[in-house]
Amino acid sequence: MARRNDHSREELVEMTLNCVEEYLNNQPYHALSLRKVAAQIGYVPSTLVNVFGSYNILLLHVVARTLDDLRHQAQQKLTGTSNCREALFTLAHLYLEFASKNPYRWQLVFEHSMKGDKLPDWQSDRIQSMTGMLESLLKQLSPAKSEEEVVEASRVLWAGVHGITLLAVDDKFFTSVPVNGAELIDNLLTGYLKSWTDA
Amino acid sequence: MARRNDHSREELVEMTLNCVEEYLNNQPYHALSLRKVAAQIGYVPSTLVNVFGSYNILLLHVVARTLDDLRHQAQQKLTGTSNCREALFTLAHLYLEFASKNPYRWQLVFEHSMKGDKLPDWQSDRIQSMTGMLESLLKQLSPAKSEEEVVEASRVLWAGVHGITLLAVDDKFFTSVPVNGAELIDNLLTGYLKSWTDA
DNA sequence: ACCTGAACACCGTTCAAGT
DNA sequence: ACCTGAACACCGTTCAAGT
Repeated sequence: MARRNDHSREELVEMTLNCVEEYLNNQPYHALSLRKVAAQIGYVPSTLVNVFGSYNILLLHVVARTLDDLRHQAQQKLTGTSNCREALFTLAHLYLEFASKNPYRWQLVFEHSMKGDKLPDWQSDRIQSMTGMLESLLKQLSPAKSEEEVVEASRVLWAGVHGITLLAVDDKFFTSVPVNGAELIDNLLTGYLKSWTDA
Repeated sequence: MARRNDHSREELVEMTLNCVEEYLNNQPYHALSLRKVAAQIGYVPSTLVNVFGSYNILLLHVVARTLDDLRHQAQQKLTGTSNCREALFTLAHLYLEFASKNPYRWQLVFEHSMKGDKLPDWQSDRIQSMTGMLESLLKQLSPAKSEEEVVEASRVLWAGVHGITLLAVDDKFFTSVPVNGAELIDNLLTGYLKSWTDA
């Protein structure tokens, strides 16, 4: 059993989060437990509670890193793109692709719940920065629209892409033939954006 | 402790499902457990395992009843509606309303997972019958479209409405101002259907 | 002061022992 | 034959006892 001086607090955090992320590459988070993580990194459960506050907060940090990862990929993909419409499609497809490649980390993001406790600011800020990206693209696409219209459209699109992603990744369409999520996304964006830019 | 002759198997099933549904009126399903349900109806956990097969299958029956409930409400609302477009709006709003009124039963429907086991036929049939309703309405709205186009559009719309519902009910938009889900649904349907009927 | 082993109050499932 | 009490192998959290 590792002792206090073996690793600094920062090292412990890093080891833990890496361990969970690695685990989530192969197993859903339902199958994970605080005790398993602790055992994996050679510590005792109470150590992790001591470091993170609770198992739930530990998971919230994993969620945060996942969102950082996605945002980072989004920013990389968008640099150099000047066509707004194209950027929206790219973004939506990245969303689906990211979720498909990391299904278990993704499920954690949206099934994790604060169970009544308030979401920490450092987490809501992360989400704001992502929806902001979407709003700014829509605004550029139709500069005449009001702020309110932009916000509403961005929510509709996000929810739509999110819904397609969720149902495709979790296979909740319950269809016999597998669903082509990318095609559905193109269909949604094409259809919705047509009336967005026309009006 | 109740004994075998106190209730028939059918009565046990009924008592159990009613008990869970009542519980889900006030508490999320994460807070529920097989042991609590058993205690509530005056039986021992192993009795319920014996009756249902497992806790997970017990929950699947609750999911089934929730879907039946929703379909029943949908059929009631749609009788007498001859306008397809209106029917689609009605259906979408019912979806949101149902989820808002029964958030915990709703969460159970979409967070419940078979964990690798195949979904029983009696469950996939239930879902087919609901998506079928949507497809038939879209078909009537644009009879010239191919079967494939109808299926695709119905999936896009379902995913969109589902996404809005999920994010609104779970409050996952993470906005300071509360989201008006009904408005977003109108926005989505209006925008998407415009290009669906125009083309 | 800081960390953690052991205890606590749970959980779903199993299956031998009872009727 | 059918049902279930008791046991099993877990779970997250607490906190007194140790360093």
